[in-house]
Amino acid sequence: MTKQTLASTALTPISDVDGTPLYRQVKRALIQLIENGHFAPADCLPNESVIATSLQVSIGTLRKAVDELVAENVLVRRQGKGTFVTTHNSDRFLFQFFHVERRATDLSQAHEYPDVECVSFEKTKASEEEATALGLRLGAPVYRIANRLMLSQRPVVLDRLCISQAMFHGLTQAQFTNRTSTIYNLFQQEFGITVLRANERARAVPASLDASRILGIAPKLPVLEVHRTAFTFGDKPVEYRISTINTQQHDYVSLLSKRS
Amino acid sequence: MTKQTLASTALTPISDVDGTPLYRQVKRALIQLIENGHFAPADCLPNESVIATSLQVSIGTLRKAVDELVAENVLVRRQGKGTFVTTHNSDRFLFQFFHVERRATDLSQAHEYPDVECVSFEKTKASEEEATALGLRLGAPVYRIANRLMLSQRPVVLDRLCISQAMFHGLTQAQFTNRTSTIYNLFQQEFGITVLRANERARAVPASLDASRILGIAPKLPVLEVHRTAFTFGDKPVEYRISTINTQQHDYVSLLSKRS
DNA sequence: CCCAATTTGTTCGTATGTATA
DNA sequence: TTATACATACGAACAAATTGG
Repeated sequence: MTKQTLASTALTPISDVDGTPLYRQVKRALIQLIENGHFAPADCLPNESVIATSLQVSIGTLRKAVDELVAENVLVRRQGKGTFVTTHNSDRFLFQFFHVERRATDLSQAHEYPDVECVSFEKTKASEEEATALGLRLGAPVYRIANRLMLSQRPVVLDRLCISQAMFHGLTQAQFTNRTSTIYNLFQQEFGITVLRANERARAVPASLDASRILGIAPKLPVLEVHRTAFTFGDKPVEYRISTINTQQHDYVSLLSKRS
Repeated sequence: MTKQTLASTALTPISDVDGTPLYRQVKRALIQLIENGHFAPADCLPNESVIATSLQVSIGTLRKAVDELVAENVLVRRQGKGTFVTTHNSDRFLFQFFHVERRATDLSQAHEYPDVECVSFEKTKASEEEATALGLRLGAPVYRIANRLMLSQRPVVLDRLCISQAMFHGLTQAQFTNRTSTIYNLFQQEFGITVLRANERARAVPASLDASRILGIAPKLPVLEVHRTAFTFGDKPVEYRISTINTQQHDYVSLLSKRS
């Protein structure tokens, strides 16, 4: 098992300055360690008592900090094993954000995996809309990538995503085409960028000529358009994505569920 | 302030039987007390040490149970005041589920309040779709109610909702028309039914003749259709609602945010 | 198969801080 | 100011899951 030795970490005592609760300062410290690469995705953290004594806080305070990080999908706890930095190669994350599901009256095929096909890949300059979403200046260098997602051998979603060239320096179409896992896993594995949350806005629009051709549907057919901005630590925008979805046989499902 | 006296409650010691954690048994006990009406919405619970000693658990265990209930929107804590059963008349809840927002490039009018207008109100029998969603038998007696929501004086959303007559016995159109707060607040105030979570599925469709007339748009214009099932305690379905949204100037926003 | 070591999960209790009325 | 209630912080002991011998 991958264990983090205390020597290799930078677990120094918290310098309690301001009036913020101690457990939040601990949380910040842990986030810093992940951002700085002291802990990488999939790493196992030192055990709780080690971290607590290193940071010179009680174990209860440490646990409260870790509780919040678990709730925010930054860490994962496994009893008997340890506490790990979240990776995005799990099933869960593929469906965490938007989530296209077949309107299945028949079989309970809950999670169908899409086959992805890269339609286009270009280096270009950020449009007004893209620059605003990503917090870049107009015309900043970006990648603009289009993917087609197939469900049950039929095209259902067209993803057009935009990411900063500065943040994803050296990205190639081959990396995109040959990747074995999700896009966000690629971001994490190859660029150390962890997507933690996203904002989404959806609307119904008539399919553009372009989209209708790629999705194999009639032009002007009503399709769902989802605009997503994905964020990493510190609410820094990472990706702006427009998904065009053929909802004739599929639904866009939001996960407000929170089942008790 | 409304304070709950210990005498009026049914806080008896937890009977620890199975192997489930104590704090979850405490949570169940608290939910039971709310479901049974021992604590009503907006009530202030006895203070933590009173509950803890009554249930014969430590204060830490009680707090862990309450933590989860707060996370699930069942309780609200207010430092210095007390712990309260959630009410659904707050701003928050009006926008908790789906959430139509203006595509505002200009003003930051975050939350616009809709003016609601009851379009139709009828007692009828559940369709196949409605019966399935609500867990009723086909043809069970239901209310079918249509509302039109105006934003900035213009019709934007058509809500068609279906609820069981058995669950909402004696509901009148007047109650619906004259209510001062949200529909879920009405459910809670008049029928003691608290909506805790909802599932939603969205798709793009051409506007029906009916919908286009009510929303004042061209027939077959792409509109967003959101199918929602709302649940109360014990995952019991309460309401099935189809919202038809004119997304020419508004977006459907989902709240996966969880900002740190 | 069982045992022992390790790690998180649960439960307990106490003391002090902070917000509210 | 005072009393009350929740919020934070501490620490100890045991339970449960996991792993490796």
